[in-house]
Amino acid sequence: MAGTYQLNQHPARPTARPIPIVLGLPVPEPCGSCGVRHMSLCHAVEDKDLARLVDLATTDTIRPGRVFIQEHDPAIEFFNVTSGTARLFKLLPDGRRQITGFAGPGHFLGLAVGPSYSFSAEAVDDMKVCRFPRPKMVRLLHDFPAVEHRLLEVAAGELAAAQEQMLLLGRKTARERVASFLLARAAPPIPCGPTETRLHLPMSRSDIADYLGLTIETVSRTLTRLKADRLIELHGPSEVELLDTCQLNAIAGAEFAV
Amino acid sequence: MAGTYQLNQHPARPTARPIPIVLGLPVPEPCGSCGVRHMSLCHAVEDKDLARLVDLATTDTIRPGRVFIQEHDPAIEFFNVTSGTARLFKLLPDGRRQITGFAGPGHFLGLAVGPSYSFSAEAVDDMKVCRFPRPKMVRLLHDFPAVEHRLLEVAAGELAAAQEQMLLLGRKTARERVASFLLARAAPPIPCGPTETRLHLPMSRSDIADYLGLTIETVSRTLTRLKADRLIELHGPSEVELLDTCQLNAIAGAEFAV
DNA sequence: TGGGGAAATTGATCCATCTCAAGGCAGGAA
DNA sequence: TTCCTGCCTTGAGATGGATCAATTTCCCCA
Repeated sequence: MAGTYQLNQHPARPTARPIPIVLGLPVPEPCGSCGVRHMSLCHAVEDKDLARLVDLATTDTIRPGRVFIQEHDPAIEFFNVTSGTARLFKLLPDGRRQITGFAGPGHFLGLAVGPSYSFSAEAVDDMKVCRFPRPKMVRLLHDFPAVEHRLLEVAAGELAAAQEQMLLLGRKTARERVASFLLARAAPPIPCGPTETRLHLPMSRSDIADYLGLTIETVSRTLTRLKADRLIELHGPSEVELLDTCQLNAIAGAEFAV
Repeated sequence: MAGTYQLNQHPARPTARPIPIVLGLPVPEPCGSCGVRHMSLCHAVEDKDLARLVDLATTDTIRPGRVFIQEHDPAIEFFNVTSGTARLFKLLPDGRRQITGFAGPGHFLGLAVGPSYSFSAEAVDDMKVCRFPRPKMVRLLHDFPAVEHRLLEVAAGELAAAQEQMLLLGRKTARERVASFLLARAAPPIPCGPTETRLHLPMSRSDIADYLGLTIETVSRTLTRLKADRLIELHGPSEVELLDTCQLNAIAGAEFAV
C-alpha cells in the first residue's frame, strides 16, 4: 500500500491523438487499426514498432451485461477498450458489489499481478475491444521499454485515482460523493465557474450506487436534492446538466474549489 | 480507473532477501547499504548496476509525527523505507482524513504522476529512509528497464490492494473491516486454521479508524467485541493475538474462507 | 400509439455507526 | 511515588443513510 509513482511530466491520460486522414489511400495505419490510436500506449512507440503491437490484437464486440473478465480466472488476455464503457468490480461472497471504476475508450485492462485477474469486468453498454494474448504482450513489453514506461505512467495515474476514491468512500457524505462523481465524469476536469456542462451517464443508478458505496435510493434522492438546490438539471435519468460547477466543486471537497 | 496489470509470475511484494554476512570484511555491499537490499527493486538489477543506485541515495531518520511528503508539493524525491512505518493520507479541506495505506520496510513511495505528490506521508514511529533525487532516479529508470519493469509489478500490486480497500470502504461493515485489517497486517496471509498469531500494531486507534473509514470509538468497540467472541486477544492496545483465523477470514469476506 | 416491464423516484421507518461525554489506564516528568 | 497527559475504552443518545414499500417514469417493442 505504498504511494504513487512519478516518471515524467506527461499527464496520466492524455487525450488520444486524432486518427490521421490518409486521403482515402489504404496506407497501413497501424496505430489506427483496432482503435490502437486510442490507446495511451500508442504514442510511446514508433509506427513501425506499432505494427507489431497491432498484429497481436483481435477485435471483439461485447453486448451489454456480458462479463468479459472474471475475478480469479487465469489472466490470459489484456484488453483495450475502443468504444463503450465497462464496469470493473469486486464481489463479496454474499453478493455485495463494489465497482472500482468505469473503463471507457482508450482504457486498457486485464494486466493483473500474479496469474489471475483481481477484479471482474462487465459491459455497461455495447462495447468494442481489442484483445491481446498475454504471453505476446509480455514479450512486447520486454522488447519495447518505452511501452512499459508508458504503462507505468498509466498505472501511477490509476493509483492516484484509487487513492482519491478511497478518500471518497471512507470520508465523504452522500452529497459530496455524488458531486465528486459528476465532476469526475466531466473530463477534462472543470475547475469552477458557471460553465454549462452536459453529461451522459451510460451506467444505471445501481452502478453509480455501487461505485460510490451508497444505495440506489440515496443516489436518487441526492440527485433530486442537488436539482432542487439548482446545482444540476436532470434531462431524463442519464442526462445531467451541471449548472454551478463552482458550488459543486466546493461540495465535492476539491482542494482548490473557489 | 482501469484495471491492474500483470507482467509475470513474481509475487507483488516478495520478502526482502537477507543481507549476506560478509564475515566482518568491509566489502562493498551495494544492495546492503542504505537498506537497498530491502527494496523490492533490488533483485531486478545486477550488483554492479546497483552500486549506481546506491550512489544516488542519502539516508535519513524521521521522528514520529513528522510529515515528510506533503500532498501538492513538488515531487522532487523518491523514498525507500528502511525501518519504521509511515502513514499515507489525503485530507479534505475541513480536516477529515483518509489514510490510504501504511508503508513499512521495503516500501518505496513518492514517485507521483505529474509534478507533485498526490498524497501526504507522515512517520508513525521512528523511521529510517533513503532519499533519491527525482531527476537521477528518472535517468536510472531509463537506463535500466529491468528496474522499471519491477516498479510496474509493484504498482500493479498496489493497484490490486487499492481495489480491495475500495471494496472494504464501500461495502463492508465495521466488524468486517476490522477483521480484514487484522488479517492483512499478518503478512504473509494466513488462510485459515487455529494458528496462533501475534500482531504488533504500531499505529494508533485514530490511524486505524482513518484507514478503515470508521471512528476511533467504533474501532475500539469492534475490537472489544471480537475479543468477547474469543476471536482475538488483546495484550495492551498495540498487541493483538489472532485466536481463530478461520472465523476471522470468514468475517473479513475472504473468497476462500473456510 | 399504446402496453408492459424494468428502472427510477418518493415516502416511512429502522438501525449501524457517529457524536458527545465520562471514566480508565499507562507511561513520562518531577 | 504521584501527578499529568494522551490514548483508549465504555456508555447514552443522535442521525445519515439503509431498508422496506409504493408509485411514477422511461423506453422498448408490438
